[in-house]
Amino acid sequence: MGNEVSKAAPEPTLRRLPSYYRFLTELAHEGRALVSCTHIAHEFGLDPTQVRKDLAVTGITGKPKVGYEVPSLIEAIKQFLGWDNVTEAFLVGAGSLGTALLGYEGFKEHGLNIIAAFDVDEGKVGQKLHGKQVLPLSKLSNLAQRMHIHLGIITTPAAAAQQVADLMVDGGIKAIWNFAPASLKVPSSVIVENQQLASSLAVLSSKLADAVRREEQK
Amino acid sequence: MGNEVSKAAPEPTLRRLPSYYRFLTELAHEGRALVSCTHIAHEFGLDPTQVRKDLAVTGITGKPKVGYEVPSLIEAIKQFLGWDNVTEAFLVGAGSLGTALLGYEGFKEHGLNIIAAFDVDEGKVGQKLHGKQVLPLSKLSNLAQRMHIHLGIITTPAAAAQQVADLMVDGGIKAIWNFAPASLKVPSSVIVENQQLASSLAVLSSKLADAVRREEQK
DNA sequence: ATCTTCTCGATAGATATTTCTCGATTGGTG
DNA sequence: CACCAATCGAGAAATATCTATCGAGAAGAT
Repeated sequence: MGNEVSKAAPEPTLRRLPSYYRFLTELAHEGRALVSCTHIAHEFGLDPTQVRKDLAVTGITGKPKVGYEVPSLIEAIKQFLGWDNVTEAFLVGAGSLGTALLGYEGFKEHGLNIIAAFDVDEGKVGQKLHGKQVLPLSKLSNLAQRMHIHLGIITTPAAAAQQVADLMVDGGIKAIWNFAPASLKVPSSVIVENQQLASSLAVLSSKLADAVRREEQK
Repeated sequence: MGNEVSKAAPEPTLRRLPSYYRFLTELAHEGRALVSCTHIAHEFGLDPTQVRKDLAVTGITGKPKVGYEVPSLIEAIKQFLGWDNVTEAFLVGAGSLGTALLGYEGFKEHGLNIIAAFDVDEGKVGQKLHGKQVLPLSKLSNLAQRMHIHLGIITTPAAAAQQVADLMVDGGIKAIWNFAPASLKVPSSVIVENQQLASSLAVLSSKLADAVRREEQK
């Protein structure tokens, strides 16, 4: 039917781009103007062709023998990931993880601005955490709607996560970044990205267990 | 040459197993004795065959028409991921993220026990965070060696991460769970699992940007 | 000026992962 | 008991992702 505006990039590529981005900003600080795929690939232990393909999704193009212009690449990635204009977000769950996220300066660099936190705990409501107001959860939907907030971050215990997600959906939130170990049920129009610590840990545990096993066999 | 003892499972499978595990423990609490792949798949929006293959890596087998025994599955996943016996870990970087991890009760369930934290900040050293001692970074290598700690967790700022990784390697640590936005250089024998917030955010940002773009087109 | 080397971009090939298809097994139903 | 529906397990097919190959262009060396 309609003509594809921009086909989605493979998810593995999306996951690698931020690392390139960080590395490129470091290079820029060091004053480097050009960089080759080979160089980037070496930094991350990847195949140069892989890196070339990843960068290609941003539309940027390099020159043989010299490579890519660092500043152009940085801009291209930024724009591709939508980090060039700020997304405002609400965070729910002002526990230790929530507080850590509220205080993380790096998000600015990624176009993310958490503008307020919400919690059910009366003791936390009214406080300021890292300069951000903690509001009562009951106000979430209403405020999200009025302020046109599109992104919600859930850092509550698992038991509360679904209820919070429901409130977010009511408030018109379009995407949820979920740190709670729970699988959220939301309408299909709502995007959910789960940040599961346990998944990462599983990969590590499994590799470590393998390594130990191999060690013992020797 | 040698006969493969247990071929490694695909990484995507490893990443899904913890979710199944959590869901299964919930089912167990509700008193369910049996579960089918179809049921699990539906919970996570996956293909039933996918789930079946994932579960197959643990060696467990189900019965037609009835499905799998919930308790056996739980045990099998636990064992497969190495969550059945405790791994002791050191954490470096007693900032807000580090503190959050120190206080996370869920790790017990995953066979992870963070036994101490380290920091360079004199103000933090000597404190107890969630019942865990904060020690000076200078003691890391020595203690890791003496206590045979195999897992290190890095929650420092990016600038300090490489230096900490080096100390961990010196201390004989075999696996590093890295939360700092930095790519660590370690000997190939050392396992590194990067928990990059930015990667997850990139996937989300990109999907959200797409959704907004599609919205605007309508 | 020509050669060499590095690197890009495109295409093809290889590998990994997901999805589909099929026959077999089990439990329930008429 | 014969049939039906649900489910498993195994293998085939489809898709996605990664790696290798090749020709061409650009910079520097001889």
